[in-house]
Amino acid sequence: MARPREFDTDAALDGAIDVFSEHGFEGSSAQMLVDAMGIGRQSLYATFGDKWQLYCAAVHRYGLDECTRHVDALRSGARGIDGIDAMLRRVVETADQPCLGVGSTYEFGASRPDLEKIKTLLGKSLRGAIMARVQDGQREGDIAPSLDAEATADFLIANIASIRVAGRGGADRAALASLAEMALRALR
Amino acid sequence: MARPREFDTDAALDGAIDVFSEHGFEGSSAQMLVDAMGIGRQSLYATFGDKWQLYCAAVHRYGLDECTRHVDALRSGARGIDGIDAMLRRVVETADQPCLGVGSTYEFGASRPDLEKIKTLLGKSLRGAIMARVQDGQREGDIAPSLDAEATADFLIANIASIRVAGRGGADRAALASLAEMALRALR
DNA sequence: CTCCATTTGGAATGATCGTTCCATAATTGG
DNA sequence: CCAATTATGGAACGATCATTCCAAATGGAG
Repeated sequence: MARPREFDTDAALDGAIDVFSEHGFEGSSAQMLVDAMGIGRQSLYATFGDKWQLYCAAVHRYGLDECTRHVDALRSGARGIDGIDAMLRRVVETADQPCLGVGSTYEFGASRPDLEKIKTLLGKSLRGAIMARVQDGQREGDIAPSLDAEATADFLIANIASIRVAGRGGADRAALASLAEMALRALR
Repeated sequence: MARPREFDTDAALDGAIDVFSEHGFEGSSAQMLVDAMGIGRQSLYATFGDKWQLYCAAVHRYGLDECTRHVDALRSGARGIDGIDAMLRRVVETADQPCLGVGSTYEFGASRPDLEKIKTLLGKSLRGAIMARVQDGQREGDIAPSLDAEATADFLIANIASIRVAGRGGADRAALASLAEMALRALR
């Protein structure tokens, strides 16, 4: 076997995630993508197929990473409510970066089966992790026992999206922190 | 004066709003626009200038209309909390239609001065109307007096966006209604 | 050093983009 | 009926799109 240095597929995907997050699928050209990915055009098509498959790969990987970070934050707190608070705080701190999840959801709605498959898969996993912490919080007396854990998890996921939309619109960190605080209020 | 039947500018804008809402700016072609607007290509450029100006006009008019509907709903309830509830209920009922406000925010962030001008203008007006009802609710004992009215208004606006993102992602009406109910919970 | 798998980017392709030109159709006041 | 005005849509333009072809460069294995 002999070949030149193989490019880093993961690093390339990171570049694609940046471009797609900032400009959406339709707003990202192949040239913008190869520039940000640091690979040649030929490698892009050989490795990922076409622009749409690259987009799906980027959404998939972004979703996996983001899900991991949410879950890590959730588990970082001793009490359930602390984990949830940590998760929201991290979202506030990173809300200046556009979210490919929200972006792809709003650009394509529920019209692309490729994306739906990715999102239902990751959505289930994140919702489950949040639900577990909500139930912890209920057991620990920090969250109202009358709340339905699944509905509460969905509310928190929706408020993560809302913080990111607000951040994308230019809201400053104090305003975003206030949104997170108000969302937490609904759990008590 | 002699001319063929002049086309309905407002109806044409409605068509443009539909297309831009569903496909975004980059995803909407001039052909899709003239088809949905029911006018000729030449009329589009003569009346609106170019695609970007048409987009701004669509965002502006959509924002004005949407703001009016929010405020009407806000005023429809006797108590402040009833108005806020009515506003959220209307959002839930219409969340199957994509929102051009959220769409333009997420497609362009805060990078387009044209859009920023429209959004700060309409945002201020809507926030003011919501704040007034929040203060009503506080006076009437339905909303916690400790809450900052402006932060509460921002929270409600953010949750309107979150309901629409969830709706765009395919959530059913019951799930959306649950999001609205949880948002209201944060006010008590 | 040689070979060969692999990456690369310029050039080409055909499609579509936004936009403009222009000839035609339509409508109404005179 | 005529004239004036406006809307229309096909054709054309140059730019850019996604994608493919291909020749040149790369660098480790033998």
